[in-house]
Amino acid sequence: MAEQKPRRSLADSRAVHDQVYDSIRQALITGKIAPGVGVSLRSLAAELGVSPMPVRDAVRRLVAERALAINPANKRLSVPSLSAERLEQLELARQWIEPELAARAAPRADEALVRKLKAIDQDLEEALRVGDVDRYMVANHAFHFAIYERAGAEVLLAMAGGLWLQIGPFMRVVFGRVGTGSLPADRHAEAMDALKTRDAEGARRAIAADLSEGMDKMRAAVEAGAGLTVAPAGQTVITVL
Amino acid sequence: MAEQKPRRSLADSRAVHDQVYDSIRQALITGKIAPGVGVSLRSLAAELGVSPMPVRDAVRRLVAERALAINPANKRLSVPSLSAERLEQLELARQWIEPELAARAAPRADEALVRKLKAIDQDLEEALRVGDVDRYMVANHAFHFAIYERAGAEVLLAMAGGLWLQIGPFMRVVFGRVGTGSLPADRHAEAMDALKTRDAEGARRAIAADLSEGMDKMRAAVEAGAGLTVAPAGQTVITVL
DNA sequence: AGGCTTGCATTGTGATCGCAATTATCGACT
DNA sequence: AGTCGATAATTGCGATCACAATGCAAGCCT
Repeated sequence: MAEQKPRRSLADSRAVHDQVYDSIRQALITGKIAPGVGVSLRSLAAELGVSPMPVRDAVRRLVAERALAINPANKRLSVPSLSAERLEQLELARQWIEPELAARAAPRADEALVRKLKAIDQDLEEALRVGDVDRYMVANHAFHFAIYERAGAEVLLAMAGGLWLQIGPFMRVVFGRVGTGSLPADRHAEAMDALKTRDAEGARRAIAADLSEGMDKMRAAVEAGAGLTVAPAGQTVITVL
Repeated sequence: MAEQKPRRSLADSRAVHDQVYDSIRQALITGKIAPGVGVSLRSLAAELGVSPMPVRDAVRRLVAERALAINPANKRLSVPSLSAERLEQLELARQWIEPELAARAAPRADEALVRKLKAIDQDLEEALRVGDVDRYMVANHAFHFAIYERAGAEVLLAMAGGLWLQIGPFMRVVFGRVGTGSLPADRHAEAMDALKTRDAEGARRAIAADLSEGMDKMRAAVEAGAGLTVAPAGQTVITVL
């Protein structure tokens, strides 16, 4: 404790609640917060070293994006569990929106984007070799959204972001169990080739295939009974803000 | 003023921020808040007779759902304007998700649902005759979502709700200009027929056609230059909470 | 000794206060 | 009289306090 309180003088960078939001969001996407575990505003606030207020704001956003769920009786919030129905709908939505974004990004791709993707993909492969699931999750997210952002479709991009936010925790759990050996990375090469040649339909197919492979694994895991409240002694471990 | 403050004793019905959310949401869907006009937390709070705090919470949700926008420089919030790009993406998303929901609802339709739809549709026709745009907006929303809720697809339903929230203000503006004479209601009969016979593809087509007609009007209006900041002396006029 | 109740700690929610920044309004100066 | 600058008001953000409700656990009673 005994954190210095510099009165947060200048309205410098970004609002605190935004930083808190990003922290929790990143923790969810990379699966640092396990599904099913309950979190409290004050505990999160204490962990991040801020007052409960900006945490409240961030949590409101995340609840609105369905990345966090709030028990209507308890009012206590937790990471929602992923039922088979939810997974089916999320897969359907992803299969529609993400290939569409890739197809829209293809004509707008350039050398810099491909280089950036190449770098991310190499980091991803490295993570796979080492077996670093966290790093794989981050890199995979970065790869997909580096493409999607290029589509210049703000509304669709936001929808895709919301979908990732909802399945993120489970991707982590599933991939953490399956092991990093069988994770899909091969389709990324196809996607990069398609982008390089500005082949919209090729990019669409590559992303669709990439999604299918990943979601197949998740569906298998959920059907195997991983749907409910995994992660026993889940320490929250939010990244430091 | 001099509002009584009964200390909000019992944790009775729902939280205040939820009621505030519904008020603003309803105002947006029915177009009571015009796009482009700036609103402030404290003014909204004063109008609703609550403290700025629950309004903040409600606004956070709405911003997360992109029903409200917040100027990154000013930090001042307003109803986002609808650009041609935004409209195109919203239309695409609606055209994908809403027929899908209708198709899923069809096999689960029953007599009670059809009766309910019939009642809503009669109210809608009545509103058309009288020329009550507000009432038409409410009835139209009720009609569509009475169907969509039947699909039992929570994730997709939430996405559809978010989309309506984003175009709501503009539907109101556009339909308010076009007049209620040429509003699409005929497709509703097709939809009800399809639901009555549990014809999934028929329901899908009917909703798709209904959307097309409505969106055509909006696109025409936006291209005609209604995209930016309509409603001059827009009084906010939130429904009473 | 077991089931139930009472007490305390924790939680979410709302209100109020303080602060920095932006906006609006009005006065002064050329 | 028109434009610029300074003061006052408003705004969003964050912190702290207050309160009702819930969760948890120890203690009591039979």
